[in-house]
Amino acid sequence: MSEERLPSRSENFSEWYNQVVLRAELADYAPVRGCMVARPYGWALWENVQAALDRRFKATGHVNAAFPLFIPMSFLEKEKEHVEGFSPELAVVTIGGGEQLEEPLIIRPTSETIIGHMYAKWVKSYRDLPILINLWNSVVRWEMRTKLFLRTTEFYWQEGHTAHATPEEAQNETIQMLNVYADFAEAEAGVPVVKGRKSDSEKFAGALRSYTIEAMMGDKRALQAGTSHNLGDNFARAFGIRYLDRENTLQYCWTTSWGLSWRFIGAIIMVHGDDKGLVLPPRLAPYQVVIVPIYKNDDERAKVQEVVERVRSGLSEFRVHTDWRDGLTPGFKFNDWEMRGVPLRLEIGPRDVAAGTAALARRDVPGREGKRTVQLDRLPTLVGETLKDIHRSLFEQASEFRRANTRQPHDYEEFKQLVQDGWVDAWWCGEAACESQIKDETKSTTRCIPLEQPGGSGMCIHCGKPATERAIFGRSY
RNA sequence: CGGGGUGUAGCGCAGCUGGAAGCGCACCGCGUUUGGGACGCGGGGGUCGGCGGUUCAAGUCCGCCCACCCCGACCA
Repeated sequence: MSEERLPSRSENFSEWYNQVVLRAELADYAPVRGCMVARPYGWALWENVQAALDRRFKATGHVNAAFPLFIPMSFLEKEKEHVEGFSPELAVVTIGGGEQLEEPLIIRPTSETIIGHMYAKWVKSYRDLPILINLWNSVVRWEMRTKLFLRTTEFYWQEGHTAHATPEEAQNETIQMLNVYADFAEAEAGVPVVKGRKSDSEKFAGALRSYTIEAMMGDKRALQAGTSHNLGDNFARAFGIRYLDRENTLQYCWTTSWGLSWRFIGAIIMVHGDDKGLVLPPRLAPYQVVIVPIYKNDDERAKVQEVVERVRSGLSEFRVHTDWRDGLTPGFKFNDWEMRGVPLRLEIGPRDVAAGTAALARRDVPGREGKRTVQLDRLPTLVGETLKDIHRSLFEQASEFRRANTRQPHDYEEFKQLVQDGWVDAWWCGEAACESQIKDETKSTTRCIPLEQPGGSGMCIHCGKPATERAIFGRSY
């Protein structure tokens, strides 16, 4: 609960973020380095993220399964780039049941290797393909610097793992799931994203190609909000995932993996939140409507309660919560629910009981400005319409913010300046050395090479070499 | 891992030159309140991060260790 004002987003964005997470009771620091507890309100939000994604996974033919938390160390070592990428951040178990283990077990930082082992066992024939499995689990990566939701030592996510007969199928799957993520982000969370390909230095350890959805946060930094990887035949060769094709020839499979973590909750907070706290997108909000009853005595309370119950039953298709907490003033509750980002608030007191009305306040228009008096019988349709309108408005605001802060510099001098405070969209040669120089000089990196390209060609913004693609550059989380 | 900072009640902090552990908020009880962050009275709550040292006496001085936070190099 909040007793003081939040730091404003403009004065200290990072501290504003931490305070919103804590005060909205989404999460709290755990007594383990870099780890956090997802509190019920935060977990409810994650469950809604899960449900929205899971629906889409099922609709595209995927099924869920569970794989072990532990992975033999030797598995990781089978794919060269993979082990190089992950070994600095592994948690390793060396003792079990009081005995030194013969082979250390790592706690999964991701499951490609153990998936590879099992798929090799399961796939014999082209008839076994494709395999389309998704895992809802948590993984551990020993990060240097952590931040609630955005980068925690253990994090919850989903990881999809598929195996296909042809490289074309694998590529189609990779793009299909990127599209699923983008659709989820925009249609459910109201978070506009750019779909793009990662540069070689930013791609997943062991992948042929990585794709990402990138979102702009309220401080104009970029957040990788979901990734989809075409793993080529790298893991199939490392683990021997092979099948007999129709001509009875042994072939390697082509695999993909794709993941989205609770980091996405961080994106929701940083894209929509304001100086009063969290602003949740209606389709994912744990509570879409909160009712604050107002009364001075038992008699009033009884009358108000009767109306509240009637209103509730009329709103049964929405997620509604009534705040009956005793000993708190309505004013306190208004601020409290604004902190927690509930899209719509209904205030029902004696005056409303007499007049057959309620006060309806929308969160995306904070304070008294977003409040109006409405007739009770209009509520069911009005609530539905207003929630839709809030979603549309949040998405539009975020899109406009991103548009206004994505610039196209004419030369590298301008680039260096612009990239400090927003995204830059520029021709880029695609070479790693060039990218790394830009990073050293500006602290910004290529976020992605957008799938949507204008066509034509130009000169690399940094080195001046011929370039056929434009890239998004920015500072990132 | 480098730089900086902080560890005293659940949270935020004060505690001077070493001499009986405090304040605000939160929490509990009672009463008055309640349409934008209420108030009064009463109450509970502490291995002062840990270990060692100096001293008649350590929250305070010294040493070592640990944890966490912030800023940089890796990442979803």
